[in-house]
Amino acid sequence: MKLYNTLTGKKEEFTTVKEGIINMYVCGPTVYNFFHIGNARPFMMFDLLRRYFEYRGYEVNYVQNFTDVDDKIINKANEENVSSKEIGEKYIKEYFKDADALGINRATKHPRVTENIKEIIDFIKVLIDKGNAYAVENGDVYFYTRSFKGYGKLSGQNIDDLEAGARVEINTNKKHPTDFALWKSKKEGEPYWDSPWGQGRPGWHIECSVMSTRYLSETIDIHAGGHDLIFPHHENEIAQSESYSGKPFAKYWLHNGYININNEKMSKSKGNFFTVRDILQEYNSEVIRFFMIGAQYRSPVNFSRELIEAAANGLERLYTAKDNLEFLIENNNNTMISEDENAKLKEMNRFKDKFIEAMDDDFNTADAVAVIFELVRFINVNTNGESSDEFMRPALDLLKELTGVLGILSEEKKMLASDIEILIEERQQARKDKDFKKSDEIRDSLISKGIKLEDTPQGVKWGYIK
RNA sequence: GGCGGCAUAGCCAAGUGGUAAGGCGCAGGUCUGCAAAACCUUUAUCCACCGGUUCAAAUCCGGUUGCCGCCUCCA
Repeated sequence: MKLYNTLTGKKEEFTTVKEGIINMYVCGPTVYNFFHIGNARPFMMFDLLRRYFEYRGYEVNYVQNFTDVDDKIINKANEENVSSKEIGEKYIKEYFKDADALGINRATKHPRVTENIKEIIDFIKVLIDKGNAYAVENGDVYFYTRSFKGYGKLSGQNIDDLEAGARVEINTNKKHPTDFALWKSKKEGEPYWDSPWGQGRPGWHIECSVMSTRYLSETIDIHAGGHDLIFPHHENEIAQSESYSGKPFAKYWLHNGYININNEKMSKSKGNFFTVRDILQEYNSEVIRFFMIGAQYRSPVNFSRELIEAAANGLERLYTAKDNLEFLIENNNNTMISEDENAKLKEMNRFKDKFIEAMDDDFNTADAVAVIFELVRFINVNTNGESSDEFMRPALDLLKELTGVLGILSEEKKMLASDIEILIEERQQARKDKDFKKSDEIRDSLISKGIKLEDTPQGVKWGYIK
């Protein structure tokens, strides 16, 4: 398997630190609001990558944190006149509600900053002892970026250029403009904890270094997150962690592209965002998933109603193929597999090979989806009322297997209500009697109830209108 | 100013040296009582532009243009 590694700027052959085990850390949300579709991309795509690893037989330890101490949370808490703790608790619950609805699996561990204060303080102590960090008079502690000679290796930034281009006002407490806070001294109206440097709270970057080390290991296999986290967040994590342990922090750095609105980054600060909560009011979660996997995770994608509609139509084609095949199997009475079918069955294996080849190439879900469409055409062309059970069942299994890896086509048909079954029978009688006016009326009335009918050589097939 | 990314049909999107996958949409056809679904056919002589390397380039090199992102909280 090959993965594009931001650290080297190349697609690299993927190898794990420990045989068969993958330690993977994904930067999670700051919990002060509902998350938007752009935030959802890394959560969904990296969860999918995890599932694919599992499909390929790896054991995956997957950690995704919650940042529950932060300026934005504090502001929100002050606005609403509640504690930051309450805000954090609330939006962690809301996160799970949306993530569950999107079919994103729970991580192995979802640690919170507030559960790691002691560990953070201990980590900072080590950095100070090693000369990589320093405390200043007011109780702030900064990381000394000059002390880490690899600083800039992830983002390709040069520390001197950064200094020259620094847009922030020079903080006179800091030795160097790129130095960043590990610990922030207490301010009025903010949550705080006791520390050797006085009361205060952790800075943003330190949490991921600490939790990654605590819940996974000093050198992890994969660290992932949005493209915008490369600098400074991930650069700073590397500086902290590698100074701390003297070992490489993460072997592979994966960054997803943005979801844009009219080619511009969707972001909370710009206000051009759609929350997952709102989109789910209108579209099925698998439609959103299908939209996401339609592009390779690193490429930027636009989000719009037209594109979601197109995704919904494409997904519909896959569901129809599955429904049709299940219908044929249910109404099948041919158990003898033919010679031709035997040959076709062998031919069918190539779809699985192609699927894996696509996914192994830097997790190319767009190509993998194309393979599924090819499989669907193959199934549509090669199955009919004469097909045997022994041919159709493996075909259905393969379709379910591949779509299952991507988390789509998981919805099963429900049973029909008996009054509707009666209507369908009445319509069949009307058709026999050539009373097409009546049969069309019944069909129309069912459509208004969200049920569509198809007349096939094997009898009437029904389905829900998306 | 520093660093980085992108540009493929009406739309979305694969494709990193061998002559343009797949999907949505559109049109025509087969099937059907009519539909629906499915299938068949059609939809890029060409991959932003210019130049170069090569027997051969969307793919490599140089340049130009346009768009986007990071350098400040941000997936």
